[in-house]
Amino acid sequence: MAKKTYNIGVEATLAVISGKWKPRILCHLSVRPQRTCDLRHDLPEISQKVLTQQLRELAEDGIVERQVYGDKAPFKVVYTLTAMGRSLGTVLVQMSIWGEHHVDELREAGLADASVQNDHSGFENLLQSTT
Amino acid sequence: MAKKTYNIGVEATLAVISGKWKPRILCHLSVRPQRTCDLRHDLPEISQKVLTQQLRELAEDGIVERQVYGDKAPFKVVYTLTAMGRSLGTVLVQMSIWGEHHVDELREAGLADASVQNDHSGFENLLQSTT
DNA sequence: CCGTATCCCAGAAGATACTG
DNA sequence: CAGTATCTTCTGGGATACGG
Repeated sequence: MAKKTYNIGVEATLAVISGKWKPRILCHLSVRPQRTCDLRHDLPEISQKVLTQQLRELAEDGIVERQVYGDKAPFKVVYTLTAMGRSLGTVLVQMSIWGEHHVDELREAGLADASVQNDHSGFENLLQSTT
Repeated sequence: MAKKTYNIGVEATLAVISGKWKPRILCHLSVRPQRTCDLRHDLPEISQKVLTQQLRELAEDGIVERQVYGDKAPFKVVYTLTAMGRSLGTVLVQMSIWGEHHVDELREAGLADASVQNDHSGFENLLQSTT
């Protein structure tokens, strides 16, 4: 029962998606549900602890659902985007587009040396189901 | 010349707009250019230091422009959204809408006790000029 | 009026080791 | 396979005081 107060809507959205690994986690989940080990494979540099943390937070915010299969030792845990999570599609696509554009502008203007690596704006998968 | 690498576009956007006060600063600037003291008046709880910090970062990212009037002691400093800053309109409006909706959902579901206070989704001012 | 310089703290995130 | 428990590190932001 988090007692959070946000001044404007943007802050609430930021609270949900900002986290060092959350955008990339959401990107992978937007393709299909993923097991913990799948996510670790996609994000080799994340530690177990932080991965679990970020997923827990997303679950608390109602963005992902956690399902456990198996009753003993080797478990199988699958994370799936909820309807609320999928509804982030529009936002994430807009943010992807703007981000890529902005990075280009900065570089062209010589103001920075930033770049966007393997940008699969794969969030577009989410746009179908929203209607 | 920040040497930044982002994995996906969303991360670049987040880097620009996430900051404790940035969404609210952008909201005020979306109405009209503002002096430093105007912003301090609108955001009474921010300290001088942090206000300057956030504005500097926005300026480095090409989101706002800083203009100084006066050559001695009592200066007048005005911050204005650049074209790049105004181009955030779509993103910010989408984030506002989603954020307000999400907070409502959480409360209705009894999952949290969050709220959005004085939400002027005032970012809509930015949507005209984008074309 | 506007900004900088210090010092300080809380929270986010990393490393590592251990359990069911 | 997944997750928890510690301990450490680092960064964003706050408080305060000073300077052009």
